[in-house]
Amino acid sequence: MAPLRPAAPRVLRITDLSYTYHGADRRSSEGACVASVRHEGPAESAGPARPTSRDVARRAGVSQATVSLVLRDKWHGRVSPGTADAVRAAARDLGYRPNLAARSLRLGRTRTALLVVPALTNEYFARVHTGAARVAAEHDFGMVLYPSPELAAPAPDPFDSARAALDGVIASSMAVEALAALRSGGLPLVMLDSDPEGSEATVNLDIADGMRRIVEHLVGLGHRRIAHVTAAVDSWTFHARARALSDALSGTPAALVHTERADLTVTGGLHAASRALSVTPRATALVCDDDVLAAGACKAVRRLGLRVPGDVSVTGFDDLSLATAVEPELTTVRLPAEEIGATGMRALLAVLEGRPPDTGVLPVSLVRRDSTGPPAAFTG
Amino acid sequence: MAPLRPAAPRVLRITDLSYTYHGADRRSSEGACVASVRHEGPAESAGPARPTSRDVARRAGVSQATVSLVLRDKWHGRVSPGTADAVRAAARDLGYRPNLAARSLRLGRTRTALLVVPALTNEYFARVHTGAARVAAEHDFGMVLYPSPELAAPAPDPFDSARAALDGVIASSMAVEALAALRSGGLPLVMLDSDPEGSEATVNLDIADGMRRIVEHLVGLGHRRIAHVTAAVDSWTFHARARALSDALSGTPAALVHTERADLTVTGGLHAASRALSVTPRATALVCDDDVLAAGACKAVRRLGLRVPGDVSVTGFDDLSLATAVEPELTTVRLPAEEIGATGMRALLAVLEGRPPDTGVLPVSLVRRDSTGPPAAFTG
DNA sequence: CTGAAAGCGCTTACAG
DNA sequence: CTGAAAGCGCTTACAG
Repeated sequence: MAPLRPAAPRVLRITDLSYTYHGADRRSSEGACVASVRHEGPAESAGPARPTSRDVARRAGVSQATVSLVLRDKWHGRVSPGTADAVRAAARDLGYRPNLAARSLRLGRTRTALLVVPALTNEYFARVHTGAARVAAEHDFGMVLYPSPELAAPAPDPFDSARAALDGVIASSMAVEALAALRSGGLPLVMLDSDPEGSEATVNLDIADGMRRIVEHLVGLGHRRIAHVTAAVDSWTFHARARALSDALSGTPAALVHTERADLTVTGGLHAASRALSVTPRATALVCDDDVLAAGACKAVRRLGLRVPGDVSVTGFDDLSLATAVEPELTTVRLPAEEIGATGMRALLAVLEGRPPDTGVLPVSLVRRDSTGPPAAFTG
Repeated sequence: MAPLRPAAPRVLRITDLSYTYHGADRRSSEGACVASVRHEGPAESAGPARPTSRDVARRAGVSQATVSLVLRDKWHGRVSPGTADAVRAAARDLGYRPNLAARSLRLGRTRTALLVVPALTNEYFARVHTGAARVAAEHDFGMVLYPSPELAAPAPDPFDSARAALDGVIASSMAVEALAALRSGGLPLVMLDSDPEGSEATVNLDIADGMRRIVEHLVGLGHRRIAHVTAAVDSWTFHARARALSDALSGTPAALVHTERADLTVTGGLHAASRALSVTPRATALVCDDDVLAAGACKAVRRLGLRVPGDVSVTGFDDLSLATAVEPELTTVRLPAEEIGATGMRALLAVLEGRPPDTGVLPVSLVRRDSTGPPAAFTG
């Protein structure tokens, strides 16, 4: 690890640190010391303790219950408008924020959902998060993210790690072995892009249709020998891609001539594609499980002195921004990532309200770009 | 929005839904109904209520306080080993998990930190998260992520959105206007890659040194006319990059001949680089604020019928996986993303414990690849 | 229209 | 070695 160049340490203001301390031995300080200081004068605003609804009540001259009623907007017909205004003014003056731990404890729910994704390094999951968080916000829900460090790692425990109190969980594209840990949480669970047999509520992408469209496209261009670069990741979505590809090829004049597993990185794609292209007779098209693998595959083609798509066509999956960052731009399957996140959050809300979740399969589309073309020998 | 193809809705098991209900009117059900059922027999295991420490105590035949002592591992010398074993067995049998909201309320802290990042779409932040979460886990801290939806959006309120109770906040590369919202939370705050004047505790990257190395490299290759493709993002790190570039160029034979602002996307980089290259006399090297911009810049060069690096050299910043996904692979500055995350979390832990945080500046390094070379006309 | 009280589930001094 | 009790800050029936 590189050495740290020290900079002059900064002194923290006591107000910044105070939050830390007031919990440690709150019992003594709160009851005996701080509370009394607070009553004695200006220490109130400079004091270390975070204001509670009691403080707001005291300042507004009302009971603590009235503060709660007003701030939760349940005061109409129960508290006079003048009193309500006084409470809001006091809360504003003190910078009051309700203690969410206390609220959660009282209510038994938190209006917070956890999104579990295999890794943050993929733009796809960032988009899933965006869609889910948008719907969550529309329903006054918070959204917390747990990146399960490694798909291959021993089953993680998101309920220990993301310590937030949670109402429910959305998990996307998890490894098979991670599912048990998720289920053990006992929370309502919605799975995205996962085995529909394995879970109560699932929102999926039409992976099979995506592969079918790729095959149609390649076969239509004249390709007859196709190799598959699969992601060496043990999750349903990649198993589904492999199955869908071989299903889609049956009944066409084209054949799957080789399959090669790859680490889900550019380098992984490069190595796997190199191996796949060393098989003779050589495939004229490489179907890759992911845009990242496709980017690596394109590099492999060039390192062999061949061209994309002149000698070898390459297809991706996902339509990440990477697909248009490389040249040639990738022909790929666009996954509606934001939409699956949004639909997943809606399904979770339904489960939480006791309604049947609107699970289903979201359509995908083929994006034709420049990494595919007719095979060199093809005269059709 | 594309239509949803409906799938057969699945019926959820009651045990999955139960968690939802037990909070809504827990008072009546818990006190009157469920608790009594629980005592009457097998309803205990099938019952909807999540077990509490009281349930564990009842099963183990001890007081509720003893359960807490044992499970928090504070029982040595206070509880007999046999009793401790009985408590652990009972907890296991019931699948007991402590209610974190209650624990947080009681302790006044949560051992949870919030990481605020401008966007999830960037691999850099994923790596920062990885580093921070690793250190957090080593100290039995949880880590929760809040992607501030848009750098340019009205100041977000992470404390409303990430509803978890939090002990502190780490914020990376935030827009200037987002800082006020962060500070208003009143929580201990560590800033990463941010203005050291603007915050109490800051961990930074040696951005200036990175730019200096790029300039040395380019000037050494013979470049004399350099253009800068800046990210149109109002955050300290990009202001720092601009300042560092012009500082580094002064005193060299090279000049900054043009600056062009770009949206932080491949397309943004492409457009900005096109504009920059239309200025005459043309720059022989494009210094880009980010690898994503550099990828776009390379495309722009080729669209003008020029080659990288033969006619125009291009440099990036960050060393994302994108840097080696494109061809030619990018010469760029590698930022120790995981390390800044880890150092930031260590600084936050220090603040929380009242120690002076180990803030500082982390070194960066230049990675020479294939997107830079001597300028065409150079005969040095 | 307003207040006093109960209780969510936990942790920890304190008393035995 | 073990238990009874207080209290974290909040929400919501309930009584006036």
